Amino acid sequence: MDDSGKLCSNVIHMSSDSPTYSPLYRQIKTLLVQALEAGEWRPGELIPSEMELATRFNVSQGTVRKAIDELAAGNLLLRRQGKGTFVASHNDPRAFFRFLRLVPLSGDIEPSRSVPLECWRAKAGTEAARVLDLKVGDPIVIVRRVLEFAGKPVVADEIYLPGDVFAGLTLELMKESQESLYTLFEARFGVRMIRAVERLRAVAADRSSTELLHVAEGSPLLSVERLSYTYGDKPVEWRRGLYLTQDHCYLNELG
Amino acid sequence: MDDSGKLCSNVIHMSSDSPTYSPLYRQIKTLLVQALEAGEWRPGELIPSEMELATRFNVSQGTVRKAIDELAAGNLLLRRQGKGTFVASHNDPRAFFRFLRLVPLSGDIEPSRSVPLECWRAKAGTEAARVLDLKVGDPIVIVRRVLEFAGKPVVADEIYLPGDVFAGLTLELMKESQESLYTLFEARFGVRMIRAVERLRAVAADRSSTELLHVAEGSPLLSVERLSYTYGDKPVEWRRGLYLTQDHCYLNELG
DNA sequence: GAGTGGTCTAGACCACTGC
DNA sequence: CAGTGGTCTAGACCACTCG
Repeated sequence: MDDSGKLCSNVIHMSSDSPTYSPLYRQIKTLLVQALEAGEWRPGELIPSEMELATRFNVSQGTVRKAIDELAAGNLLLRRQGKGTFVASHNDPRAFFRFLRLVPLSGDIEPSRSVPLECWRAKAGTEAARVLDLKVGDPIVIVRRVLEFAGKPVVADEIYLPGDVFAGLTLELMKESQESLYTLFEARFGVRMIRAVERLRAVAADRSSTELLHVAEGSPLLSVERLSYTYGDKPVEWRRGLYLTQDHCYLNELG
Repeated sequence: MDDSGKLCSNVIHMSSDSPTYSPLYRQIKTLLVQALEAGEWRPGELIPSEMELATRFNVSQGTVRKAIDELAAGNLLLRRQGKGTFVASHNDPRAFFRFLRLVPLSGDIEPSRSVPLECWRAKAGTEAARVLDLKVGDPIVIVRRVLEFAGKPVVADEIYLPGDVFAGLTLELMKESQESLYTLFEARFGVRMIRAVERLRAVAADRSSTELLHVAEGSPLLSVERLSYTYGDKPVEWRRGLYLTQDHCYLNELG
């Protein structure tokens, strides 16, 4: 029992009838999430082995294992046999299509390209404040960009971000980086998107989208409103995308 | 080692270097799925306890537990502490919204009602045969129905089913049953939908949908094409729905 | 109280990776 | 070869449900 630095093991072996009972492995899970949140290990990095964590938290390896199992199931961690357990990253190709469900109607994978158009600062209105859990008037960043597939514009996005977290975000930064937006966010701002909720509707194309997507006014477009969360279920991105579903569709697996 | 009736334990404790190596708990999992497929336990029923299955398969309780864990994660089984493990059923309210992602834009849960319109038999064309894994000319059943929320039509569905499996399906049967279609399917035809893949697009309303959904021709509608699978990844339902997203939206969680 | 699933442990061995 | 995660076991005890 050393508690040598870092997060010490405030783990409790409780027995029954406590109103706040939580199994050991869940406490370990919480401690691990806190460590991730605190940046003890960055995305892509290797975390300590199960045995090391077991001694650190003063539990058996099996208990650590169960905690890691759940985190891996939630895509927070990534296990690789023989190598170790890593912090999940949007850089990983396996994680890329988790948040972009658009696929060509017929045919194979197409190269995609993000084209940033604008990036400016503003103050949060009532709606932005509500969904991003800010106060009205708090600084926000607004980004507009287009996503191209095979050279053709398919998605027009408008993205709202909390200004304090993304203080240094500029149009140039997005233009320079060839990676996905989420990769940029996690590499430059330490913000990793964990999960998101999307609301889909069919809408008619308005003026601005007709120009960006080269379609007639009134054409049906798929409106995708997304709220993304980072560690601790904190909302950190609100975006609205208009998807042209002439040659693509939104693919969804119901499990 | 008794092998008393039913599926006997052809489980192999393999050691390394076999080209077809599969861990014990996966073999157990396969055996359990086969038992489900064979109808040894029907939806909603209690399956034997972990200890019973362990002796039956000649493995430890922990190994059975891991197999059941995965089946429960895949929504094939449902664990209930203190009671036992049950075969998942679409009758369970917890499973109801797994396949219907439509929610009111603002406001609370609305009562929904399925209104069957037509039900007729036909021969599979090339497309129906392809997606349902049938031969061209095989019998199929086609159903048209409308889904109402709060008394207003919101979804117009066209459903294609393999004719041999759903031989006794009639319009009257659907009108009589107050349950969901999938509940009817599993109760009357022993077909349980396990998972599905949906393809979403925005389209313009055509003549027939304008009548059913009371919208102007050309209005944007959400087209949802769904292919549903039962045990063994066998496709057993193809449906195309047109969703009116004036007051509702399709909700999707990205994990 | 008996029976179920849920947690936790300790130890053995296997499969994979990289030095 | 050593170190990692992955599997399997056996046993103890806890939490929940029901008769």
